[in-house]
Amino acid sequence: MVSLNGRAGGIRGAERRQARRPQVLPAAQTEPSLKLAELNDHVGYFLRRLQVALFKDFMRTLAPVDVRPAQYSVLILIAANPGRSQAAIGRALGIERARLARMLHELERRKWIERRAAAGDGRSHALFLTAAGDKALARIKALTARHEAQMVDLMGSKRRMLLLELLREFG
Amino acid sequence: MVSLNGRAGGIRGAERRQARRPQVLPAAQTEPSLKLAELNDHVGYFLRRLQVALFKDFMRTLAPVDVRPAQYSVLILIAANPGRSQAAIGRALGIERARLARMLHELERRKWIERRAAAGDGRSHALFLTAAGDKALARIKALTARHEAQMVDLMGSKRRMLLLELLREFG
DNA sequence: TATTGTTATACTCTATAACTATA
DNA sequence: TATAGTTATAGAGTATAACAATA
Repeated sequence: MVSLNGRAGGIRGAERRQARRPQVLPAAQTEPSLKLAELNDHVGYFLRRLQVALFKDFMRTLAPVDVRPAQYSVLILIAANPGRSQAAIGRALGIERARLARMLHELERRKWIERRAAAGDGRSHALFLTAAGDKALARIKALTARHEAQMVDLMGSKRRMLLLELLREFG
Repeated sequence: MVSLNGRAGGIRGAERRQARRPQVLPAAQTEPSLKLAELNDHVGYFLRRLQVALFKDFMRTLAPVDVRPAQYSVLILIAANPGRSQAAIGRALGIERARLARMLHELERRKWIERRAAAGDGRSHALFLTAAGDKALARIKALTARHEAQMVDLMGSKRRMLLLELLREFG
């Protein structure tokens, strides 16, 4: 179960409980609830809050395999586009090449990927998943499926699709 | 003008140009375009891409006053809720108290806020904007209005509202 | 000259722990 | 004991610059 502010029960569950709670406690006890004021009109504010909550759930769910969102996206892209260069992967994901170089070192250390000399261009490395990487990715995908199930739990299947389709237009 | 991948012209502008562009160039020249594969089904992936793009635009637009998103949210909350404690502000925004303490030092150094001993509780500080802080915030708000105008430019007014309303349900 | 990959540095942000002073 | 605020440290992530090898 996922929640935005550490509350259990998801959005709808929390609303239900709040509606049921008698409004007799003094304000100081009920958690005073500050005015968000202008923040209410900023897409970026709510986008950030939700993004942080989702990444936290992702990291919590993927903790058994110790994989973070950026690493996951790199593994998926290498698996789906074998043989591409670091530059290509980095560009596609918006990861800076210096950062990607270090991340690939780490993935290489774990024996999940390998860099081979590229055929045509002596400068670039062709990236591949190893057999171990392929196996690890299967386990990782099982966990990300659980993460997405928790997203459905948090927002409801219909709202999740609506949000996904809306966001995809900008990605 | 804002864009997600450094392209100029916004989403709709880019689409228009792409539709006009003749499809005769070799794939290697056109920017190969990798498969996103499973990433296409993750809300978090697109959420993150958009959030990073929005924050970049925010920082670019607010650069003249050197204010970052988190600082802005703190200033807005202090202005709308004068006299509240650091703990209350931090809880409302999901900012860890250690981090908030340092951020408030910086805002105090710039003479935008002040901490007074709280009335009832000897442990906590009541936060207020100074007159200079109030004046600075007016200028800051003018720049955030420009930022939001750029958001409208990026996504269209209707889509921005739809996204805002959808996200607010989770904030 | 530009690009690919690498290393290094600085800065922001997050997560903790430890500490004080109050409650 | 718990809370409010502070300081310090370690780890990600981001932004740059500089460099060697290659195009």
